Amino acid sequence: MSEPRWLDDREARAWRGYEHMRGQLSARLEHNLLRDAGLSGADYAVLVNLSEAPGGRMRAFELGRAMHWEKSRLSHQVTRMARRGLVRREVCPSDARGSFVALTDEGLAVIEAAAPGHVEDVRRYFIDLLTPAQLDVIADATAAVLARLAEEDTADDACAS
Amino acid sequence: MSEPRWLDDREARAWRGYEHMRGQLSARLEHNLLRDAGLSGADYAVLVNLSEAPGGRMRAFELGRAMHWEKSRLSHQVTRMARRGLVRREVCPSDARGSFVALTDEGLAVIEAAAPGHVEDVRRYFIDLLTPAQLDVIADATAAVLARLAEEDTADDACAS
DNA sequence: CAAGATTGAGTAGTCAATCTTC
DNA sequence: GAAGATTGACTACTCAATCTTG
Repeated sequence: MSEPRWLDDREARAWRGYEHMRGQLSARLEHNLLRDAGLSGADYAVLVNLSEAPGGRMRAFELGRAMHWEKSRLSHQVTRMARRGLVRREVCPSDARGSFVALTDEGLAVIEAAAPGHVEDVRRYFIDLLTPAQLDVIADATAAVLARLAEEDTADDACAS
Repeated sequence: MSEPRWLDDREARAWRGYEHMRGQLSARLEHNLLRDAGLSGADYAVLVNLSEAPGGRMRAFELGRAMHWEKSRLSHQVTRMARRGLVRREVCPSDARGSFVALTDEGLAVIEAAAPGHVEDVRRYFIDLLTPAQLDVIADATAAVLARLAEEDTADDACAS
């Protein structure tokens, strides 16, 4: 066993800053979203995905894959949102195991009302504070991290088979 | 009401990348932490803060402030961790309203066992994928966002008074 | 048996109400 | 009344078990 390499000053500044921001920023955005539109961040993500899909409907597993959610999380979430009238479950004609999740008229109205305010918040607390160069670095960095995470997922799948 | 400015390509790439990474990365780190050390991310944060404090003990409100947690969240968390023997509540002699949270011997052993593996994960999925220049940009960017969030907190306080 | 999906149990976080002490 | 802290109710996420269809 080799000694673990602890983080040096530069690394710690980036990591602690990121961890700190992550908690604070999402708390603020979710709080505002709930206060202004009655939606959780999870509600918002589902509605955005559905509203961008053709016909306002997606296969449940596609929706889950798009958000990288566990299937049980999606199922619970859809149950709660259906109870509130934001989405509707529909049967899948081509595969009887599957199901569709569809945006209702009310769900569409809610996301259209919520989106402008949320985007303003994203600008206010993130985008407008950063230069174009910083935005590009962040995009590249997140892509690198996501690529590593994706690699390991496929590696795990390979081991399991 | 002016038209909301939606995000352009560069902005959307950074924001969606960040949001995507946020969910994936914390899920992976928390999953590994729980699997390898039996700790949630919240457990880990509490233990790290206590272990860095003189005497392994902090006033509850200081601990909450350090992590930017709501006081009720900290209280619930300490209750759960005390039940598991990781921390101990202690009375505060100088202010009878307050309380201390102290690391137990077991809590110290657990965090010392967990930290090396967690740091390795942080390197594996984040630090080692980024250049020093990228780390500096991220540190600056997170600092700018946190500064804006802090501004608004103090502004809210001013309004309330 | 694998894929798509649901359910229930257990754990975590938020909000509002409350309690005690300053 | 405000500060420090706790509690209970409610909502949300995870994991394991289950069910049905391919």
